[in-house]
Amino acid sequence: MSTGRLTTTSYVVLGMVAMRGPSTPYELKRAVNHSVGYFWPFPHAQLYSEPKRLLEMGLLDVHAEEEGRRRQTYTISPEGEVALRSWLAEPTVEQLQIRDVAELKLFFGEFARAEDILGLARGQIVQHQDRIAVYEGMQARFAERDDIADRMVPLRLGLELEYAALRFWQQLEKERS
Amino acid sequence: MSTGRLTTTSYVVLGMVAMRGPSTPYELKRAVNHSVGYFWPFPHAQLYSEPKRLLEMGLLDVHAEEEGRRRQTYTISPEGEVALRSWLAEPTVEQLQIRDVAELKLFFGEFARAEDILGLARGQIVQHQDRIAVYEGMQARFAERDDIADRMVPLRLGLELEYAALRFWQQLEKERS
DNA sequence: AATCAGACCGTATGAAACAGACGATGGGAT
DNA sequence: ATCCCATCGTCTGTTTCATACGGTCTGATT
Repeated sequence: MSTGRLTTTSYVVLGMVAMRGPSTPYELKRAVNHSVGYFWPFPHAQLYSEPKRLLEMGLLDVHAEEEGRRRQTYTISPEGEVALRSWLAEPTVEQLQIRDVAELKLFFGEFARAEDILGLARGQIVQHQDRIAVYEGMQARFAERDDIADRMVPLRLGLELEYAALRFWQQLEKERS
Repeated sequence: MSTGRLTTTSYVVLGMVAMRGPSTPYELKRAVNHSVGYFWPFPHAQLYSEPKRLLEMGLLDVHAEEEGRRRQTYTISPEGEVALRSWLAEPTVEQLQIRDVAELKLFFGEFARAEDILGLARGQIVQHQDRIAVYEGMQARFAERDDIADRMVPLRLGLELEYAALRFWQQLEKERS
């Protein structure tokens, strides 16, 4: 029970544990990959440090394995559920945030050669296609699972944004060639 | 002339100074707002510290004002131009990165009430509409300026992504109500 | 002229995020 | 037994981050 601010990453951990039930950091790491990690990326080391913090704040409980690897299994505490729910309920003020060095390079486009821009576009197209494939795979895999339909919603948004980006780069390539 | 890694933010500063010519941190701050800051956000304090680093590396030059506020005017050095150009030319490996707490909350949707989700959607719609208005304003303002057409390219991408996000939230609201 | 409010501009600070190397553990195959 | 490779966890120094704070200027009012 100590002080400390809850960051968005804190809520990711909290939410993940709430959603999955008892989890070890490594399990969280696997669960985060190819899902929530796509629209809230952070280094995996934080899945070991952050639960410790949340534990001190009384938002998570631990159960440590006795044998083998030292392994902490976390569960959400009642206080943790309250914190999570109130965060979910409060209005979101943060804007969608995009970071893309490809766009940056384009911004300084007058310093780049046309062929460099073209190369850029081709690379981006491949990357977006890859990600779309992953997204669509997930979508297809869970298509009939009505019980997790809500969790598929953000995936749909991610997918829409990927499509938009892909179309953009393809269009750009067409214009320039 | 010291060591140190160049981060993406370094290149933003470098690129901005190259593009604008002699600039003070505050001018950079204003220039970054509502433009490059939309797809590479960072705190303004870095516009004071980063140029110092770049100066030590010999990529920028300074000219300090003698009177009034202590104010540093930076220009790009020949070495800086080389660094910038070579960065622009090298292939981009970084993925487009999205961070959106609204999406996050949706992901943990089963813990939220339907009306909260609806409220979320409405809030997001307003925010995206605002940003679209800003983008479109910029676009309109510079529509006839062929000389900076390249710099408008990333703006177009930003706009496309905003449209996609807006459509998504509107669709979601329709489904849920 | 003196005061004052509010914008403008720059700095400081501690906490959090970051990348990624490193170390330790497990469990088969030979 | 041993070796290899995937699995799992920790550690490190640096960078980023948000935000509070302190100065500085302008110009309107008295």
